[in-house]
Amino acid sequence: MRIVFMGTPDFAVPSLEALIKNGYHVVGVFCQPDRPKGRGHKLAACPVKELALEHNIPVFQPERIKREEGVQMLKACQPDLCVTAAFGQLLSQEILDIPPMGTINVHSSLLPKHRGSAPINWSVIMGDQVTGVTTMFTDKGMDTGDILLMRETPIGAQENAGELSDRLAVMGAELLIETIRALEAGTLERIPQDHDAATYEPKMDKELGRIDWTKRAEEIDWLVRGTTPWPGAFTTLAGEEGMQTIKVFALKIREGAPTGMPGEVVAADAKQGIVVSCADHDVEMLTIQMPGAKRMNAKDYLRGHTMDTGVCLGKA
RNA sequence: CGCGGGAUGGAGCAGUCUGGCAGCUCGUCGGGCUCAUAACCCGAAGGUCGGAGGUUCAAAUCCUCCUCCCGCAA
Repeated sequence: MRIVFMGTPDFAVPSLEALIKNGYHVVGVFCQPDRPKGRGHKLAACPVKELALEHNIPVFQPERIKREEGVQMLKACQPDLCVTAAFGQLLSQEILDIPPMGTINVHSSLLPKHRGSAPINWSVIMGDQVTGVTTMFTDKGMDTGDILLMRETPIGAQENAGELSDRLAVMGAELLIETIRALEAGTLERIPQDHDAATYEPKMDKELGRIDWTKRAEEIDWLVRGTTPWPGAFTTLAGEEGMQTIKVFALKIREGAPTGMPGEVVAADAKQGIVVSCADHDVEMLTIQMPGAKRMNAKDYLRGHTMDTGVCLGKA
């Protein structure tokens, strides 16, 4: 069976690895074109491309797979089956019609919940207790195809989106292999999605990480964990040298009622850490990052810096 | 060549402009005080100042190159 794999970021890597390790014949890998990335705007290969090159699998990076160029590339691979995992491009019906066995997608949520490109982030941000991975036959819509297999996992109380993504990527890879085996055995059932129960959320955006201190501590914690490590949660601090952005990577909710106004810094010293009030509790910022500095414990930051108490975060 | 900040005992920083004893807040170890303590007092250990070269009587500090980290932007 000739398989073409389509995926781009870290999440897709275990799936491609699993196909290779289980002896499936991956005849081609499609991923997003190299983009100028990072400091210096150097062109960087995505994780999937790097893995494919290690295994001498041909890599295709069409700007738009839907265009003639991409269609020709895929046809030339003569795939029996296509597998996608966080590819980053929508597939057209013309593309979907190429592999005779169809196109299977690994999606990192329990469909039909959290359709869209950032299901892992959103499941944490919305405070879900349980999430999981789903394999499905891809159709023309956005994560609307028939469900094949599904596996659940609880979201840890301290777990952030990055950690959850790593776990789901491995689970997704295992589920993908199960799905293909069932497909080969002819035991696979297609379960249409309940479209009325579907939810869809947009892709991650930097502004989404802005902390609203008038919200409840729990909601703020979800936001912090759901946006870590990217795009990251942040708040702002008005200082003499203008507005500083403080990125927040981990919070601890304190017992009891808030001791200040929402956003107010009620304590900032090396003993207590940086403590901020929100709607229903005080929260301690455990891990922060100031502009130009590296990520560090808030208490460590305060050994070499000072922060005034009484100031209000997030205010212009 | 996108713009910018940074690297100094274990942690976080000051010192660099204007070259001249390695400093601060902590941590660690030892001792003391205390009913007790994450509190307080006394003492100690711990540094190739990111790397290489250069200038100088003298370099963390000035010049050149290199490595690594981070913010913006993507």
